[in-house]
Amino acid sequence: MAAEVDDWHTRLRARGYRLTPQRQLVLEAVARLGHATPEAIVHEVRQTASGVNISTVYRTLDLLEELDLVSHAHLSHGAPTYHVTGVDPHVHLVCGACGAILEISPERLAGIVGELRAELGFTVDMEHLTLAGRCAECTAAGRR
Amino acid sequence: MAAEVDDWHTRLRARGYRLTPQRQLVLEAVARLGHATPEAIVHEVRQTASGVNISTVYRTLDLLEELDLVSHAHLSHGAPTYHVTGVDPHVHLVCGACGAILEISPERLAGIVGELRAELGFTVDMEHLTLAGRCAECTAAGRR
DNA sequence: CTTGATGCAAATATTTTGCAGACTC
DNA sequence: GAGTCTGCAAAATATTTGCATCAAG
Repeated sequence: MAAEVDDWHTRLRARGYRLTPQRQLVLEAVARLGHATPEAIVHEVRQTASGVNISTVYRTLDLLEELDLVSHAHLSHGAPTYHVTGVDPHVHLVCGACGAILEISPERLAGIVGELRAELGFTVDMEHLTLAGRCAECTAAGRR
Repeated sequence: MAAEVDDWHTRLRARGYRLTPQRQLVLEAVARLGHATPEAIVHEVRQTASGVNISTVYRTLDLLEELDLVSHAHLSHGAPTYHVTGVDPHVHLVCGACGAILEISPERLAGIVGELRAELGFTVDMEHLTLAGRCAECTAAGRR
């Protein structure tokens, strides 16, 4: 863990960026929350540092994403949710009728993902992937 | 085609909804444009009927989606794009670096989609599906 | 004529930006 | 000290809603 921390501090500086309390807090909040919207993240961060502004959170999430430390996915129609890249990777199945969220292993998509890379050179971003649809219950109930 | 038209007019009325010029124009605009944002749709509709309001377009798209006449997908971070359901079905591959959009046949995902239905009862909405990632060129160039 | 639909304006929700002062290195 | 970051306020973007009026059936 210490090595990883050093690593991102180093990469940050290597690009001319600075290490600030806000950046550390945002990354920690994302790690702690698992999946969270910018709104939820700023709320979590404010538990520790009440003055942090939402615009700083947006700017920081962009930065952390650029450094590949966090990724985002669109689980609902509203705000995106951010998560730490590479930790417990999974693909989301979101039910558009009841909002239920299931998770599956990215490996289940390895076949098609590999084909697309081999044939088209296209690399699918698994961290970003969300499959919308209907869960078993809502399918059975005929919900739309 | 005539039969299809009758069909949606009938289904509309069966639910207590009314057939209005705006609703017909929006559906025609979506069909004509292929993929379009609400903004682009209202622009297209106004070529014929200049007074149509954007809020009517939003309300109409929701309605047409409820009737399964149109679907939407999120190709970029901004506004969603609407298309006519079932016409030339395809899945989008969107490059997050350069914005390129490729299309593949939904059948290429038939395997995993079938598994998810069989095992979890989850029905993937192929019309909504977008695979984000990096196109061949951007992957080669190491773009993020 | 009854009730749903539309246009308009205002309210929401989300994200971005300009800028002066604060802080990292 | 130089130059990056942050907080704040305002702007920009995307979507929704209340309501008076209009129009489909």
